[in-house]
Amino acid sequence: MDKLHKKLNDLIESLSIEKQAQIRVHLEDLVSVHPFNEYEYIISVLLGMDKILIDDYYQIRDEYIARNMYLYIFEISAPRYFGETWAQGHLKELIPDLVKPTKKLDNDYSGQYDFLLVYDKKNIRIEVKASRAVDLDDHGALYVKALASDSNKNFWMNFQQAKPACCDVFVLIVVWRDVIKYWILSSKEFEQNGYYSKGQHRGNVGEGQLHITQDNIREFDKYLCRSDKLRDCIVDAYDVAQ
DNA sequence: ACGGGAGGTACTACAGGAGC
DNA sequence: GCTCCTGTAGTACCTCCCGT
Repeated sequence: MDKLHKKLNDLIESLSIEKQAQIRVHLEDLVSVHPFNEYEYIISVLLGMDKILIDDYYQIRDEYIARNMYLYIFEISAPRYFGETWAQGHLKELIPDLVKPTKKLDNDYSGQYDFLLVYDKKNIRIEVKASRAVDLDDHGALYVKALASDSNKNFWMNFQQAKPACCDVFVLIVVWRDVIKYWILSSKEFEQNGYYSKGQHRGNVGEGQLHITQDNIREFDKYLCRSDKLRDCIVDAYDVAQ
């Protein structure tokens, strides 16, 4: 929102003093009800004053959408829907080979991991964890706190209730408002990571959380994987751990 | 069809350690 | 002793899914 806000503010400031005052007065008392809002108002006024043309409006709109391609993901308010339905569905679209485990495929299966990837007659057990980058110092709604990947604001991602003993490979999906990144770690790398803390839920043994902040996120660059190489990265992480 | 348990992430209280 | 910071251990909230 910051860039759009600045762009519109710059446009207002390039108007005559009288016109600027006119807009500011209205903005102070502006009453908004969805879908009408401050941004719709400013853009409409700028168009009406011939400060911008319709093509300028399209450009502003397109640039905003490109910067906020994944903002809708922050509007998912139910944690479970985000983690299970969205994240797993998203990964399945990227790797069609993934299969939902069943007792028939893995006799020991009882919901302890999310996907199986059958590779070279081996069953790779995959756990999917997802988190969204939000402003740690803001206490508003998720979609208001959503951060862009180039933001320098404080954030905290907590990959929780991870059970390294129950899977072979972790796929961590990290969502910013403009980009989605993927980290692939073997369960060993996950468990031995310095930021992994053991214990959660009444001392549930073997269950922990991984804390990622702006201070340590660069250390996970080595686990980054392109969206079209995820299958290969999973196989590599599995092989290395064997 | 429905109720309740399971399970996902978001969020927070609090303990303990470091620095002053 | 006080304050701040960090990590742990939960609770909150909500949806899915299984058993009846």
